[in-house]
Amino acid sequence: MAPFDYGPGRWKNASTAAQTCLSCDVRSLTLCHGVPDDGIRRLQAATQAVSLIAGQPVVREGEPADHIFNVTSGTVKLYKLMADGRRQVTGFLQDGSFLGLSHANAYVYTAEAVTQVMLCRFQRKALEALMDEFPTVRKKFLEIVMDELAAVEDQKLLLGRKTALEKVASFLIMLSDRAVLRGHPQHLLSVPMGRLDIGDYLGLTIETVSRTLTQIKRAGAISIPDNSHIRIDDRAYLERISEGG
Amino acid sequence: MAPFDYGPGRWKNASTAAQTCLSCDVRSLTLCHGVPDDGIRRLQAATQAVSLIAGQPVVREGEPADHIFNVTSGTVKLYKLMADGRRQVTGFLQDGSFLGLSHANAYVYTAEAVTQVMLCRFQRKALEALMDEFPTVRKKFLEIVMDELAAVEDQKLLLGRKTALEKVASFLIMLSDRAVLRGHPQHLLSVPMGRLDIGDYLGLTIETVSRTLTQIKRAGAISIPDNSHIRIDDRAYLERISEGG
DNA sequence: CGAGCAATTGAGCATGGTCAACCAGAGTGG
DNA sequence: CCACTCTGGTTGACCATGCTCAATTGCTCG
Repeated sequence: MAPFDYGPGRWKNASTAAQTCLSCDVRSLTLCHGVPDDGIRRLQAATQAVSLIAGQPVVREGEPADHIFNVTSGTVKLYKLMADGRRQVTGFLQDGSFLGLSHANAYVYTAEAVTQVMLCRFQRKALEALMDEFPTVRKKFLEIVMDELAAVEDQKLLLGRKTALEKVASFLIMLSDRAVLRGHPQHLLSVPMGRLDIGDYLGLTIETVSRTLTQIKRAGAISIPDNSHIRIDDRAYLERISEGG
Repeated sequence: MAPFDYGPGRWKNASTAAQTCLSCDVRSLTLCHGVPDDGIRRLQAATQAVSLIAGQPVVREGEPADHIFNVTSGTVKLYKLMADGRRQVTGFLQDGSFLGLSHANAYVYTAEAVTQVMLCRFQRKALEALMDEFPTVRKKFLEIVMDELAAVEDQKLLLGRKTALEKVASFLIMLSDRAVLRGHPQHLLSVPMGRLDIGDYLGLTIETVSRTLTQIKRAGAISIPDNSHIRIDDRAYLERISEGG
């Protein structure tokens, strides 16, 4: 898959729901490692492929949490709203991430497509049945959720204690790490989300994000070819300031 | 158990490790619901009771995560440090909460006793073996971790988007909700942690916490009999401002 | 009664927010 | 084809929330 290609052309090869779900991460994530074909087939019967364009909601906070999603491609943002409109973006998900994992009966955040997005939608009951039948599936989920819980500690530190400069630098490092994880180049970042989303993720305003990016640019650590791409020219510098150096 | 009694007298009845672990939450949390006595016995062989006085560390960030703890009584704080000493307290745990749950090999936070604390210390390997043998244990853990992950979303909103006043009000409401959960009165709060810990939990300074508390006191919503107790006189007011009303 | 520590209060300041103007690129219609 | 508009981003001036530094209070424990 070519990097930075979130356009509509991406979907030419996606055809029927059944086909898509076979290629989704049920298998590739080793989620179903050791599950016999029979179990997979039953899960697939309770699974649909969902394709959304940018801006469309996946789930809404407070809705009954009847489905669990796996992002197959594209970027999804999660957020919570306050009554007066203040917003906290609590995460950006890319391919391989699950959303809607919950023990409670309602979703705790709204999820919305940032780019065109492809998702696998599992019926929660079916997934739970699969977990009951094949313990290795639940084991995998526990690992996933624990990893997420560990990652969240860093985000709390960022939100509670870092300066605007440190926040933005940390964000860029995170994007870079994720790009590497996906086999993309470390220094040329796709930034599909807008400045508003970035601000609401970092607990900053749009203006501060913009100012801070130009500050980092002027320091020579990044260049900004266009609004949705950032090139990292001095990663060490970003790493240093991201941890308060 | 009487509320607000975190003093040394609390421990007169705690004697040997074996006895304590029998009474710890392995059973009462229905963690081991359906596990035969044999399994329980094996887990207990890999379990110790730990008693700590205020200020002592439970685990340190970065240490190999060989143990998982269950808080039996007292309050534990979790925190992360930055190189220059800035600190984010990421949580306060009370009885029933687990700490050290991790899929990674190292603890992601430092845990420290806020009051005198009693813990059950499980060997992680033993607990994992138990989970492998009795799937209901893993199921319970998955539920616990998912609930925690849901709760964390609110904390991110608090840290990223709430004002000092809203943060402190939210904190008081949280303490109140926890008190109720433990069967304590809703309006008389035990506040075992100091202002510094509260500040580092809310992403504020000690001075702002203090000022904000007196502000709320002057508004007539709370009274502060002493530094470690707060009486809520107008819960509705606190709830209103905690969500930005 | 005095030492030590945590919390409170005050005065001034800085980081980041607010409000407003400006700019650049994409899409639309005359 | 070019002006017009719409949207998202940047920049600037000013302001406010919460931080820093410092003095003071109050409690606990010798």
